[in-house]
Amino acid sequence: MWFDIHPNSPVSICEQIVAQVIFNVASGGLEVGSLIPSVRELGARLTVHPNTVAKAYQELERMGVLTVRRGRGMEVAPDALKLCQAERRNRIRQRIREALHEAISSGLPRDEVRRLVEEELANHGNGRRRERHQE
Amino acid sequence: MWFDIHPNSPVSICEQIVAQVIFNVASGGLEVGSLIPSVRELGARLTVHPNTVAKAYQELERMGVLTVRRGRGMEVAPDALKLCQAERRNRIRQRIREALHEAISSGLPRDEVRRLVEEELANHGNGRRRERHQE
Amino acid sequence: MWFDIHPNSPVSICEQIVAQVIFNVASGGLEVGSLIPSVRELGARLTVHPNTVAKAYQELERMGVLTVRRGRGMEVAPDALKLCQAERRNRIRQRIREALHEAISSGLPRDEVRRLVEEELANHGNGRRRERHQE
Amino acid sequence: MWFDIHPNSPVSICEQIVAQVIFNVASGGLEVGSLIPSVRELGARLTVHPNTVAKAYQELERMGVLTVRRGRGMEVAPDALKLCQAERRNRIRQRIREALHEAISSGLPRDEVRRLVEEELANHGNGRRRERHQE
DNA sequence: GTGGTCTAGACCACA
DNA sequence: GTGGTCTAGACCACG
Repeated sequence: MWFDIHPNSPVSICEQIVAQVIFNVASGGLEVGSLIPSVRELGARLTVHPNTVAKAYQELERMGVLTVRRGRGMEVAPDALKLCQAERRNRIRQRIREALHEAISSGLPRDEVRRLVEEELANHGNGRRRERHQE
Repeated sequence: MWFDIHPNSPVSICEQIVAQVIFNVASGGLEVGSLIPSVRELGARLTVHPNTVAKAYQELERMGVLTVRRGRGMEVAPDALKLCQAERRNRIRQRIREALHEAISSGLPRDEVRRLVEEELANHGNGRRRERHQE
Repeated sequence: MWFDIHPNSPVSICEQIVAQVIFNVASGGLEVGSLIPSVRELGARLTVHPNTVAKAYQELERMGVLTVRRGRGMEVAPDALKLCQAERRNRIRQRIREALHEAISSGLPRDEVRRLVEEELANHGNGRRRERHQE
Repeated sequence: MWFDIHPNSPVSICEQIVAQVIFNVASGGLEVGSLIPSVRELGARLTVHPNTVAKAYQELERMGVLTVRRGRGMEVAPDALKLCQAERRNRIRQRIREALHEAISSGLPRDEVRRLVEEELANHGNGRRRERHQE
């Protein structure tokens, strides 16, 4: 399980936690049925307020990704893998769609947009960053 | 000059106005030296409070995109074209970079990411009309 | 008669005109009894809205610096010289007082303040700028 | 931490707050890393609307003087001390420069200007308590 | 008419 | 509790 939190990002810490849990489940870093860290533990690890973690967990429970195991904590729900893979795909697609839409509607020439995309795609391909999970 | 405001977007109305003025200047829809709509007029057109427009205009003035013509209004600054084209490029690149970074670091296989990009790039090129960001 | 207007100064154009007329009278650049330029003429010369000039003239009339000569325009009032010399002195003193007060109350060490004052006084002394009027 | 707000000054309340925070940081009255009063608290203390304080804080954040601690408040940024000392110096110098420039270009004899400066400098040094800017 | 500022009060997300 | 944003409406100086 792996987290990368940016406290000053425009996207809230809560949302970042939600997304990263989904991504971790989708990529197998968090297995179905496994207990996830407690609110306090994760809060301490990320130096984030426990309430914020709790809120993220609630959201994930609402989505069906997590389920409460009374007295033990929360675990990844039985059908979370499928769910998270779909959700991950949707989120990524949505983000890409928005970025490209903004790019095109900004008036930037279409081939310029494609060039930027290729550049960034190349940057992310050549070891600029090593990911921890592979599907 | 063309505006497309999404009141329920996570990005604030004020920031949307800022971005769209920049894009309009960059693409020539707003010419250097021309007066831009008054805060009241644009507010009415976008059904947004004039104060919100004023805040956006002030940010644009700080950036050097607009200059005040006391008692007359605000106009596009002399060197705004260059400025806005650079700014537009940076913003678009940043958005694309973030989307791709998130995509890759989510664990989604690299070729899957590329496939999504190609799909969306194609959609935005041919026929398919504008997407709503989110509403 | 000599004017130096800064359109983007925080102090309004109107106030700048008022001050500069006072300074011109005080230093003899504008003689008692002489007609001053018309609102339209000065407005054109300074590329300033005639209304702005008119407002400044009204203020000066209220102060007793200018008097209306019906059908001919406005002229420098009989006792304007004394008035303007006193007013100039007060304004300058006030400005200096405010600047020094701000400097001291900002917590900047007193000798540091004096050093800054000496520096600027020296700069203004050594031909950095040639003034047009001498009393 | 010490504030002195003049509601009827020509310089806006917001700008006064900005300047005084800078001065407080520069003189050590506000320490790096410490939380500053919340917008509501400072607003109440200065009998100013919280929005006005918030606007000042945002400007300070843009300058790099303050940083947001999400959900907790705002604190003095790590490198704010250096920043504010430089900024204070620049502001004071600028004010002094402007006052002296106006004095000289008003046609007031140079030694008269110096006399006024010496007078005020003496006043601010010995005994005489704080002047009201203008009210 | 223009922008600039302020007050007032509301709602939101975050901790 | 914190700041961020928005609406609403007021007043001001300027042109």
